[in-house]
Amino acid sequence: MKQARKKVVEDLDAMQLLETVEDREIELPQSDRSKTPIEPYLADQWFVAMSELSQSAIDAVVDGQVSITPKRYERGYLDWLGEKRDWPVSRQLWWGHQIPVWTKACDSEAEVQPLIEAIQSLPGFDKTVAAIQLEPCEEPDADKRAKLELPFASVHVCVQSGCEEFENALEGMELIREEDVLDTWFSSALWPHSTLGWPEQTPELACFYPTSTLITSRDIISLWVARMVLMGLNNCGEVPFEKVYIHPKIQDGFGETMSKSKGNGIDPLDVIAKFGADALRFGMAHLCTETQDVRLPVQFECPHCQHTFDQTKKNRILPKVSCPSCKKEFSTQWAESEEDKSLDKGAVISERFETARNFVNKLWNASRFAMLNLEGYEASPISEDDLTVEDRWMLSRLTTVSGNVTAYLEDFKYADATRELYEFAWHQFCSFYVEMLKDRFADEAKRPHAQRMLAYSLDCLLKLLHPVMPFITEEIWQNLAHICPERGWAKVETANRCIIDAAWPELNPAWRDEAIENQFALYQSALSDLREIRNSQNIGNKKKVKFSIKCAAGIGELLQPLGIYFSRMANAELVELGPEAVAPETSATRTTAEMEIYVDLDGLIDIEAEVKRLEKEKANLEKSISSKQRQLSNEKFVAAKPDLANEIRTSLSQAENQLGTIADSLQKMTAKL
RNA sequence: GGGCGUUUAGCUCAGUUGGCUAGAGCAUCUCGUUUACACCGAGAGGGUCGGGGGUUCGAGUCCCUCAACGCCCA
Repeated sequence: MKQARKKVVEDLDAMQLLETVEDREIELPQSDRSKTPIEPYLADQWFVAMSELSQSAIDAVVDGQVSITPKRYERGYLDWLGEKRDWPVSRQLWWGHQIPVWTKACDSEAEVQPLIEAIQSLPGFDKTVAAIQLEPCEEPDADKRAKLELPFASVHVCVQSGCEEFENALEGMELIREEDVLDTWFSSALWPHSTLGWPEQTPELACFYPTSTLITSRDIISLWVARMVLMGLNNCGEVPFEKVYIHPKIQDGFGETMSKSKGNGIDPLDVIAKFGADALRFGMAHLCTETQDVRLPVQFECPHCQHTFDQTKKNRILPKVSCPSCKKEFSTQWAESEEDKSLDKGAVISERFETARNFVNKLWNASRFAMLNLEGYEASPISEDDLTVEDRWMLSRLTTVSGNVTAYLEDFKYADATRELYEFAWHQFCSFYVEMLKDRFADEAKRPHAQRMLAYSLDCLLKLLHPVMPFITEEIWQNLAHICPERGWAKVETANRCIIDAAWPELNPAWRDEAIENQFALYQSALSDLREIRNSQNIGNKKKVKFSIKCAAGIGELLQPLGIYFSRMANAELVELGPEAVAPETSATRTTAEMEIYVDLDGLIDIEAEVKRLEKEKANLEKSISSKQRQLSNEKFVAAKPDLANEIRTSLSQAENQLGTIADSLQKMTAKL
């Protein structure tokens, strides 16, 4: 081709048609494998007529037989099919389905009809076995045809697969099979039914066709999804799947699509080796939002010292890289020379899977703790009256979370499902419920009840997590079965041997209790204030503190049953609770909408720190108050949204009360400076 | 050129029908190893929500416009 180019220029020059030769930058596509320019080549091609086929696939989506999620991708699908362009299916490759067309050229009109008749009279000929097409030559002038060695016409016979005798007979008549193979997407379009044995009517085809959901990438919606739909309708009379979910595409840290040729890809096996298969799966699900692109910055991991460092556009194409930390060299996927290949290979990983790995580890440890404390477990139902506040809270949370997660998974909202589970498992189940159970385990009388509730809630959590982290949940589940094969609180049931067989949790909506969740939130906010005081006053955890909560009588009653847990969670003793509570002489003060918290700091207090903290809190409250006042002074707002205005009015008066308390404390503190 | 999408904390991302002081993970800083977990616990700091304009009592959210980036199609 290079020589041909020169020759063309020479010929043009010889014919005095060449004006000038100059360098130009052009876009020249190159073959990924051979790294040589891709040259256009004119050749006869087979096309599939698309008018009816396209329409059938359009109708399938418009009628709702096939739904596409997210919905915005429907438009591209419909627009593309709407053009109804015929489909060029010939490919000049060695691999693929060879096009089942046999051809013979006829030099004159007289040869055509006898040939067709001879084919039709072959044994076994039938319209379901073969279709004949006559292709007249485009050149009408016989002399020119002769000069160009073109035939008068060609007779093509397309043969049904499996008719070998007929094929042999055609070849006996000097018909020659087309050497080209079908477009890879033509073959791929057959996948939903051909893998199940089609065209045979197999039991597998009857059972699994059509399937429920196809999950794929947006760049092959027209190439593959549309083709599967129309091919399925044509070959089987039914759509191949009811739902299509288009997932986001992962790009590298520079916003570029990952690809082999760029060298910015990531090998899932490397991720699994470093973080585990569950971390990979959970991490991927966590990335799977409604957007269409997700960035995943990647790092090299030095095989010598395990140091990780960012992959750059420069180093990602090198056959060997030297570690910036230990200075030793390691090989990459590009290593070709024996010398490079003999170096240890550096893995390409992403730190973004660390969160998931840590979470898997957290679940493992929490489960280990649970199993250590389930020794002597005996299954038995628990009366609803015996449930504690924290039990009811956990049941309410489990009900809410399992409902949400179920809905998320059904809507393909994998990121929402994993986020909810992460937050619940880590910051509610582990940080609160399990912590509170520790006190109950220490009390022989409360222990059996606590064990039953723990076994039940862990059971439920594992099932919810199983789709996004299948391996560890299965491992924990089967270990748990040795200790507590029967689980449940309202009703005791024998657990399935494997979690993969276990039924998806369906909790009674009646266990959802907003009042209990609000009650628990009061405890949590008091607790976080206590901890904040500890930190800002620089009081070590080992030092026990006493504190009081001043609040309305009703709030006090709600907090009372949880009061004992301040000791375990913040090493703090609640000495007074209710409207009568008063601030000790030397104390740190925090306020929430519902309560005032006073931590007795006699001999411990850092006045400057407390003043600083109170001033900051005062400023925040003032900002909040003025914003609320601004809203309430807006007559149009109050008229338009009276309910919302009332809410703001309530929170304004709470904020004003808080401000009063803070201002008093600040005055006292400042006096001591 | 047409279409789809993105732009929110140092990084990667959430943010429902417009409404209380815009959230999370990682990173940073402080403190902490009381036996589930340092791949941990407690806390803190950090954001003129890409620029400009508009609608509205009120805009990260709705509309227009400009810019940058990504992908598909031509």
